[in-house]
Amino acid sequence: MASGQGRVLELAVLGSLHETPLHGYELRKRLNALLGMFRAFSYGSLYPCLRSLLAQGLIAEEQPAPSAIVGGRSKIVYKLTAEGKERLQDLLTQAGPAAWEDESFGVHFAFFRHTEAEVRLRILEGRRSRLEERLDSVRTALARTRERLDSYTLELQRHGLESVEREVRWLNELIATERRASSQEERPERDTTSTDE
Amino acid sequence: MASGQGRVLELAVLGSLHETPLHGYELRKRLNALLGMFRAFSYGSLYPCLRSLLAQGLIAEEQPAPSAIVGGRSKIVYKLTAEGKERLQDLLTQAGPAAWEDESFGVHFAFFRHTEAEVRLRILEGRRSRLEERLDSVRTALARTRERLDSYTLELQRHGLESVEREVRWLNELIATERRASSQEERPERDTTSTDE
DNA sequence: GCGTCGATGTATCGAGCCGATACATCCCGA
DNA sequence: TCGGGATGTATCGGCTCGATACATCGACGC
Repeated sequence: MASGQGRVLELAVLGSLHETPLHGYELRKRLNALLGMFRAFSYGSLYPCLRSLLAQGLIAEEQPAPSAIVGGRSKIVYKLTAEGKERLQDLLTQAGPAAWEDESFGVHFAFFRHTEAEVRLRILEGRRSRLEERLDSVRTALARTRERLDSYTLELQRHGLESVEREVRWLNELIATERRASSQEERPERDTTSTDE
Repeated sequence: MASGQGRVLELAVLGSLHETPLHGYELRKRLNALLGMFRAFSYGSLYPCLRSLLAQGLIAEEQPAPSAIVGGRSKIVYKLTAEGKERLQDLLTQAGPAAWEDESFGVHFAFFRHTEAEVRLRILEGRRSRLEERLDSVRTALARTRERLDSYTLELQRHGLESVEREVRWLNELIATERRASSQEERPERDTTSTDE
C-alpha cells in the first residue's frame, strides 16, 4: 500500500535521467527548473530515492572517462539502466488515478513526450474530473453553510474557485488539441502545412 | 526546529474552533469546505493534532448539555480554551516566513479577520516576494538551459509561469486595497459612502 | 602564498503529514 | 429485516521536507 502516491519522485528522477546522466546536485537543479513552479525537490527525499533506485538496479553509477578523472570533485553520476528504462515506460503508461493528483500530474505531464496519445488523454481527462470533483464538493459544502462568511474568506473562495476553473479550461484546451491531433493522425489526408515539430 | 512549517494544521484547527465548538468529523468537513481548494485535510493528521492540542491545554472537551445526551451518537466536541485563544492570536500575529509558503498562506489568509492590518500586509507582501523569487529562479534556470524543450514541457512552463504571475497580480490588488483601507482609517475624512461592510 | 567566500557536492535526522484502513453506530428505504 | 451510506473515532506505515553538517573547488584580493 501507499505505493501509488509517493512514487512520483521516482518517476521524476527516472525521467530526468533518461535524457542524460546526472549527479544528485545537478539533478535537483534540473527538477527545480522543470517543475519548481509546482513543487520543490529537496535533498531529504532525493538522495534516499537515488539510493533506492540504485538498489533496485534501475539506475547505475557511471564511472567517468579515465582521462577526465584528474581535476574532478568527487561526484556520483547516475545513469539509467535498461531495467530503468522499462520501469519508466511502465510508470508512464500504467499511470493510475494517482497521476491526477496535484503533486503527480505535473511530473507526468513533463514526460508526455514519452507516452502514447491514449495515455495522455487518460491522464488529462482524469485530472480534469479530479478538479471538477473538488469544485463540486467545495461548492456544495459552501452552499450548505448558512453562516455568513467574512470578506477575506469570501475572497479566498472566489480566488480558489477561479484558479481551479481556469485549470479546468486549460485542460479542456489540451484535451481538444490532443483529440484533434490523434484523429488527424488516423486519417492523414496530406493536408500538409501541419506538424511543424 | 521544524516548528515553523508543520504547525499550519494547528492554526487551522484553532481558528475553526474559535467560531464554534466542533468534533473531529465535522471539523474536517469545515476545513475541507473552507480550504479544500488548496489542500486536503485528513484524519491521519487531524486526530493526532487534536490530541496534541488537548494535551497542551489549548482545547478542551465540552460536555453536552445533560438533557441532550439521550439519542446522541458518541462524539467528542472540542472547544477553545482561554490559552487556546491566546495561542491563536500569537500564531496569527507572529506569522513568520513560514506563512508565505504554499500550504500555509491559505490558512493564514482564511483567518485574516482576526489580525491587524499591519500583520496582513506583512503576510501578503511576504507571499508575493516568495512567488517572485520562484518566478526568478525558474526563469533564470530555464534561460540557462540550452537544450531544446519539447512542446509539452514548454506548455507546462508557460502554464506554470502564467499561474504564478496571476497569483502575484492578485496579491498586488489585495495589497493595494489593504493600503488604501489603512490609510483611510488613519485619516477618516468622513468621505462616507465607503465601508459598506 | 594565504584567507575566505560562494558555489558545488553528498548525506542524514527529526518531525509532520497523508492515504488507507479498521471499527462501530445511526438512519432510511426496499 | 437487511443492507448501504453517512456519521464518528482512531491508528499505522511510509513518504517527504527543511535544516543542517561536512567537505572541496575556484576565484578574488592582498
